[in-house]
Amino acid sequence: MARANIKDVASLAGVSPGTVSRTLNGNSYVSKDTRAKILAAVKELNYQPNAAAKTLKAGRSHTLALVIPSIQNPIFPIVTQGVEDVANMQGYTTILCNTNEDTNREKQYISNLLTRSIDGFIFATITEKADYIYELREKGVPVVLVNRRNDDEIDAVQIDNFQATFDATNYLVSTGHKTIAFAMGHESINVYRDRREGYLTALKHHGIRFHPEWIMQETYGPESFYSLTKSLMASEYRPTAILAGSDIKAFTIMRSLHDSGYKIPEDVSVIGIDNIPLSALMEPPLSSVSQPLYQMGSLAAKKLISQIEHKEETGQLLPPVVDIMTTELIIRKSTL
Amino acid sequence: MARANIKDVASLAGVSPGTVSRTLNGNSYVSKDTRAKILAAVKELNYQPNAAAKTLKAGRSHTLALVIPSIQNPIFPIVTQGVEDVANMQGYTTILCNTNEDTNREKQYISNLLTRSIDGFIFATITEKADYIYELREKGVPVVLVNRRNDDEIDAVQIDNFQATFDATNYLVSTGHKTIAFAMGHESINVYRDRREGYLTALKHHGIRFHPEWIMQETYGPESFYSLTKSLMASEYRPTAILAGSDIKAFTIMRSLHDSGYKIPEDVSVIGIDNIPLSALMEPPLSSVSQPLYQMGSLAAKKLISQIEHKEETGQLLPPVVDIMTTELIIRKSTL
DNA sequence: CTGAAAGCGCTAACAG
DNA sequence: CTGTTAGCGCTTTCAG
Repeated sequence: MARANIKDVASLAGVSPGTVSRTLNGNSYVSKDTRAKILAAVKELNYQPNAAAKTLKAGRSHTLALVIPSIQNPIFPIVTQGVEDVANMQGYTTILCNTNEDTNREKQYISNLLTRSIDGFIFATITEKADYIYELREKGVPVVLVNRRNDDEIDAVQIDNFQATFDATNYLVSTGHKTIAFAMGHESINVYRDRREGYLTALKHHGIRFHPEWIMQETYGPESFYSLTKSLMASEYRPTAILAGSDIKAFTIMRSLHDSGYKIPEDVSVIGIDNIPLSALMEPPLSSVSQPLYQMGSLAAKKLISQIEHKEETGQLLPPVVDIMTTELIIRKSTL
Repeated sequence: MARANIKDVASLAGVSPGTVSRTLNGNSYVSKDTRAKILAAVKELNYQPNAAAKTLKAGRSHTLALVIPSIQNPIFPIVTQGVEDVANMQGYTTILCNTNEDTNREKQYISNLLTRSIDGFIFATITEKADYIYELREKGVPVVLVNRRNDDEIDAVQIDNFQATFDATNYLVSTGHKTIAFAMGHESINVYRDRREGYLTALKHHGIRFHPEWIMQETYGPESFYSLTKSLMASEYRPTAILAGSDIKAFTIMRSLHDSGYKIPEDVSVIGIDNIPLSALMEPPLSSVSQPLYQMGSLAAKKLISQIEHKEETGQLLPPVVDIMTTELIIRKSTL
């Protein structure tokens, strides 16, 4: 038996399709009687409006896109959950898009999604120089960025990445460390550049002479830190503490340290950034700068939906605002 | 500037919309000349067909739904990636649905998605007695199950959960263990019941007298194993090995063991199931029964798309087939 | 307060 | 080989 449509409801209730539409969407008055008849018919036929027809008519789909580099990076499921929870609550469906940091894939997604009358985008990816994102906003498409550099021309929610590593480095220094390495992600990602800057500045601040060898530069992925750590520890620049650009990097670094026979934190302290739940399960439990990932996701979704609905009403986007969320240094057992 | 539609293309190319549709969908012959003109116009206007209109007309959306309990459980991002990769490759978009094991939420998703002319569903959730899923299939909606009990009436891809724990337990016995505990997930989830059965059967097989105290029963989530482990280890039933129903459970168990001062594997061996990438980073690296999660996702997507396209052509679904993927026992350092 | 009719963008059937 | 037309299901004027 095929799905009932608005005509079926109308004829069962003995009214016209227009009236059914009006009662269901409630922007206009309908008499108590007909209203009741229609509701009964809706119930009887288990009628649910066809989304494609609505979308076609309205030019919007009550769907939003969340674009992330990889769902396999454990920070994104948390952000995703935040986005989804508020989206669902507000009657929106979320489409998840993995780009693997590939700009072309990202562009493809955008154009495909536009085709689907998507209502707006949240970009949690980190590539830069994405003119096409600015163009999107200029074309009037609601867009929110999560932890992505922007020049205040687009809504965004971020943490202060500089401050995060600045704090962590200060802590390390305050506990007596004078040789501190940093595990750096891809140079092309501004989040990591900011984090490096915070680290460097804190060092300078304390008059610690920086050695370029202290920076471990990721090459093919987080696993690259396994051998990077081994080499660094075997070199004359062996540090007494390592600040990792993310928790995942810290995990690999700890693995490498263990395998080389170093004790954490006695021989070397390790500290991460993100504070994903797994960090507390590591041995030793990882100290980390916490990022409110779930809240970042939910705030991003709220902002996006506000934009969407404001645009719906006024045809205009609201002026962009950038929200900076606070981080917190969580000290566990991996630091001395 | 609004998005170009098929009429714009038609008038720019000096032909009718029907002809444009035909060239673009290629089910009918079009002369070289007009074809070229149309393609040029498409390019010039950067025309992309409106998905909602197509969906409305065709009754299908080239979209599939992946229903999972929680994206925060690290096994699902991997399955998801598998699904997405093949879906994208074949021109389908994936909608991710988190149910938190909540049957009502699952039903809501289904009815909402049906409204959107979804082409098919992959259920990677584990609740049972889901008559509504069988009904879906009976109504002719393509459905594939991942690691979910079914009576061969629905396509599925699974591992042999019994065999997984049977093998792991045998291994433990073969290395000299005689007291082996099992960390059990929710009773309501057949995957865990099967795993428990494998464990129990292996024990019996070796003539080991089972103590009910050996079963640690999860209550409020994986974290419940923290205190469960503490109590068990403090009791007279302290085991020399613990088989965890999943890697995540194993992580919490290891944490608890460390905190109580036990050495792994010297004092107690631990073994997980899933073999997620993080397992290799644990200290000590976790031995685990590997599950081909990515492949399970990609196979599920392939099966679903076959069903969708077969239905498209013939109006019928293919007879269901259940695929059992193989597992492998990966021995690392958490077992002795 | 309600019905009729037009149209969102596309495809498929029917002519020609 | 190509144009015309109808209609997918819904909303929204416009009448009344």
